[in-house]
Amino acid sequence: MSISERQLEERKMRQERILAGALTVFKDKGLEGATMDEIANSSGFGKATLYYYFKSKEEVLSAILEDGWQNIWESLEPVIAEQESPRKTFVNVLIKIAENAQARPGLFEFLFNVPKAIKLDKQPWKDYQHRLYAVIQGLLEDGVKKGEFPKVDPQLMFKALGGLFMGLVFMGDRKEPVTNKDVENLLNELITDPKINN
Amino acid sequence: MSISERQLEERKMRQERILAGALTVFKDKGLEGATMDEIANSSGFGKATLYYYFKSKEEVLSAILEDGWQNIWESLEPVIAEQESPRKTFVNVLIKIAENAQARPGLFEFLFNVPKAIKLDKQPWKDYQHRLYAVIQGLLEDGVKKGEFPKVDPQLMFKALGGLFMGLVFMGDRKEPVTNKDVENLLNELITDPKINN
DNA sequence: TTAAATTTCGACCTGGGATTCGAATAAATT
DNA sequence: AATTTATTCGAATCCCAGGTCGAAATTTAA
Repeated sequence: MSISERQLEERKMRQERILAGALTVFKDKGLEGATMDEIANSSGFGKATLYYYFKSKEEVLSAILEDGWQNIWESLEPVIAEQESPRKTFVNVLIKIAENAQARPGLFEFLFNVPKAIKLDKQPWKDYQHRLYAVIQGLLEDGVKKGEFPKVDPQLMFKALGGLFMGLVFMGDRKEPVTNKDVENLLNELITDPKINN
Repeated sequence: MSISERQLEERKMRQERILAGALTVFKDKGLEGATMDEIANSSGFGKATLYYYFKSKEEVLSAILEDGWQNIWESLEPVIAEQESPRKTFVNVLIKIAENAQARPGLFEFLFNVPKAIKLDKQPWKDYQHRLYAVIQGLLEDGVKKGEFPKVDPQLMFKALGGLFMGLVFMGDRKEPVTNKDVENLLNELITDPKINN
């Protein structure tokens, strides 16, 4: 007989513990500043044990990223599924992301920014990233078509709003996270809805 | 007699050559992925020579950043100096930055993003950065006061527009850089000017 | 032309951190 | 209880990339 269900679960929990510890160290010391010893300490295992669960330091990093993106995506799917107007859905997506960001502070900044700084061999999470971007892109296009957004090249709009949102969630030193209301207000005040603003 | 003027200039040129090579490698391989050997090759010197001109790898990085920020700042000063309306000045500042970004592709993304990823001992360029942010912050505050921007918490606005601009210039895979007209249009269409819009 | 100063660089050196080893402990299976 | 399997970890290895050395080449100064 092979490993039991419970064993598998426990294994996964240990892996998650390691990833949590690793994230802390990565955020604190930077990707290369972080040593496996520190990660070991911070997650409560011996260094060699890390290698029982992960093949390498890089694989630890990869696991954090893939895990994180998968979570984002899964939390987003229902929001995307419900059939609202593009603009409404767009706002909801942003709000949902903001929620995620609040729930696990620091993780999302990490997810969005880190990959740029480093070359990994395999980057399966990029798939989620692309999927997310494609959805947003699509919402913007539809929204512009339906006159819910100003008539701007959606490609440009995407870059602008993408940046805007990133700034909203990640920039500056504000301690308190951006609230859902913030996102909603800002978007409604800033990017006027042509329909409403006749 | 000590070193001649010409010698000093040549020295500086060599330093710049090294910095240019280093930037290439940094962008390509990441901060830690980049080795001094590669930088040496890419700039056409022997490794040891790098250490004749710079004390350490970190100092090379620092030099790139300080140099870059100083250039941005100096190109910005005249724009800031001329007394236009806050909104106008704001747009001009963005456009000027976009110009810079086009002139030396990749450098500016580097300047804005890299520092987050790493801890340096001395970061004199942060002074320029803060100054720039302070100016923008001020423009937004004045602009909101004068009714040239929607009435939104300037702090929030700052984050949003800061992000927006970053997104505009850096996000996505678009090959062609954002043009000045892009910036102007987008801003005018997106962030409605309350004065005009009624 | 000679001496001094500047610049260049290949060949080490070295420290630190990733990875591996092998043995010990704990848990599951018979 | 004995045996097999899963888990843990300290210590040892190994490798790489930053940094140094000292000698050579080149340029400037006399």
